[in-house]
Order: sequence, then C-alpha cells, then structure tokens
Amino acid sequence: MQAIERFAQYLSKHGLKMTRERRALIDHVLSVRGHFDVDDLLGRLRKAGHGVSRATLYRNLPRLVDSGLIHKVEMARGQARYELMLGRHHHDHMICLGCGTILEFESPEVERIQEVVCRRKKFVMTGHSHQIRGYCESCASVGSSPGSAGRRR
Amino acid sequence: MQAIERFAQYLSKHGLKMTRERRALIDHVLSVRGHFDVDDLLGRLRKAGHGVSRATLYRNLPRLVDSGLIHKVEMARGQARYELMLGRHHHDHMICLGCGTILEFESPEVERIQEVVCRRKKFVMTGHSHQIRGYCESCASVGSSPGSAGRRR
DNA sequence: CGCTAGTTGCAACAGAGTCTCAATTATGAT
DNA sequence: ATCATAATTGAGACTCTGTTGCAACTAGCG
Ligand SMILES: [Mn+2]
Ligand SMILES: [Mn+2]
Ligand SMILES: [Zn+2]
Ligand SMILES: [Zn+2]
Repeated sequence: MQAIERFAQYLSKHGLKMTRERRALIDHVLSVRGHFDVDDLLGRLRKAGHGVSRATLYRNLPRLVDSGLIHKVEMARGQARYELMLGRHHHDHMICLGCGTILEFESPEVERIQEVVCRRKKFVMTGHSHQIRGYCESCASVGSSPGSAGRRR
Repeated sequence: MQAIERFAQYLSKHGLKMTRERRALIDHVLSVRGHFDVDDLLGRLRKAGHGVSRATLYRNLPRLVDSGLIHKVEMARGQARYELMLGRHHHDHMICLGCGTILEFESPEVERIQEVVCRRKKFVMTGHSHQIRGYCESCASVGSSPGSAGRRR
C-alpha cells in the first residue's frame, strides 16, 4: 500500500485533496494488470459500487500519470491506454492489428539514440511515444490477410 | 507529374476511378510542402474553388497513403498529419509542445533495432509510429516553463 | 465546528473521424 | 456514341474521446 502513500504525498504537495473518489480510483488502478483504458476502469469502478463519474476519471488520470504511478500509452487514432508502473521501468509497445494484443519491448539503445538525436537538434525531450504496429505470432500465422483470430481492435 | 500517373495506376489496379475530386486532391497534395492536416488541405481546396467535401478527403487520404504518395503522421491526442513522400525516405518526428514545430529525424539504427525486436517476439511489423515530444531550441530557451513563444498546439 | 479552496457529477460541448443514403459519374462493354 | 453498372460524392447525422461550466458538495486546516 505504499503506492497510496505516494499518491497522498503527491496530492498534498500540490494542494490537492484525497477524496473518496481518488481513493477508489487508485485502489482499482492498483488491482488491474495489463493495459487498460478509461472505460475498462469506469466499468470496474461501477461494478464495485463506486460511483465515479467519467469526468472525474478524466480529471484524475493525468494526476496519476504525473505522480508516476501509471503511464499513458497513446495508441493510434487517439485511443489512450494506461498501465501501472509500480516498480517497472519504461518500455514501448507492439500492437497487433489483428487481435489487439499488446506486446512490450525495451531498448536502452533506442532510448540512447533518442537522446543523441535530441542533443544534435538542440531539442529538449520531455517524453516520447513509440509503437510498432503489425501482427502477433498467432494472427500472422492464420494467414497474411489478417482474417480470423480474436476480436478486432 | 509522374506522381499522378502513379496514383492513376494504383487506382485502376484496385478498381477505383479517377474522379475530378481525386484529381484536385492529388494536385494540391503535390503542392504542399511540409506537414499538413485535413483542414489545411480542405482550406486550400476550397480556396482554389474545388468543392471537395470533408468526407471525400477522409475517404481518399488513406488511398494516397496506401499508394505510397504520402505518409500519415499520428500526433498525440488523435491529431493526424500527412506529408508528401515523393522521393523522400522514411523518418520520424520531434514535436515541440511550445510552438508546434515539427522536426524530423532519421535513424537507421532505430529502424534496425525495431526489426530485431520484432523478430525476437515473432511479430510481423507493418509499420510504426515514433515521436519525440519536448521543446525546440527557441521554446526551450524562453524559459523552462514553456511560456511565451509562438502559437501553442 | 466552521471556512474555504478544491472536487464532483451532470450535461452540454468540441474535435476528429465514420457512416448512411440518395444523387451523380467514371469506365468498360455494346 | 450510348448504356449499364459499380464506384463515388456531399450532406448531415452519428460515434467516440475527451473537455468544460456550473451548482452542489467536502476535505483539510485552524
Ligand atoms: Mn506496457
Ligand atoms: Mn516529416
Ligand atoms: Zn494478434
Ligand atoms: Zn517550439
């Protein structure tokens, strides 16, 4: 539960309050594994009897991101997903166009090259977003025209 | 004007027709330099007296992408931009959060690493999207809290 | 306990893109 | 040149994400 502590600290440090809703939010975020989107989360909260509004979610997720507890993953077409970052470190994603599966990858080398590129262009990097699109092993093997496997995304 | 030829070929190869609207579209796309979004393009077309509807633009830009004439650049928050790829090769982008400037970078090394990562995960890559966010030289120098330069994006 | 700034829910709104449908048109065949 | 037909178009309704204004609430401090 030190994550909750951490968020509490973040809040007070910014003059924000630990409300019932934020508590519910963080509770649920901590219990999700994998990548989730706002509606996933809303569903979970509703199901658990916590009436948190969509607006409140949208207002607070950036806070969780800012506090470092979760990361935002920008998918194509403006879809956003989030994931818990407790103890994990930065990585990027491969997204299957067939079934929506998300694989993760990590490359210190790419990260380093980004730094170099930025230095060269005198650009101050604050973040980046790097996704590989394509087909996962099972979707690729089904047939090169991504036909049948899994739910489409 | 061989670009138009190329697109014509693409069309007939796919059982599609070379309409007045598509001709206007491609004409204007060829004349833009830099990165443009759908409304830019719509504006240009309107100003030139070509009444091409938004729907038609949205329906045809993917065709131009598919034919290889232009590339789509997915910005954050669902904003899409396009750019002519005539004779250029693939590159990725750095986007200034202060003024919206887009810088380009190119890294064969990153491209190679992507291949390796995909091979390792047996993922068949069809594309990728890689943006670095931050502040360009002039925005960064204005002050670390990105205050004053240029139009915000 | 009581104040006050921060928070919430709701519903209206905004931006980007998709879809339906009737009317139009490009193109291959006669 | 004329026809038949499938593709295309414009308009507007619609969807999906996310944002915002506002009145009612509430956490947190004294
Ligand atoms: Mn991840
Ligand atoms: Mn570019
Ligand atoms: Zn898959
Ligand atoms: Zn800038």
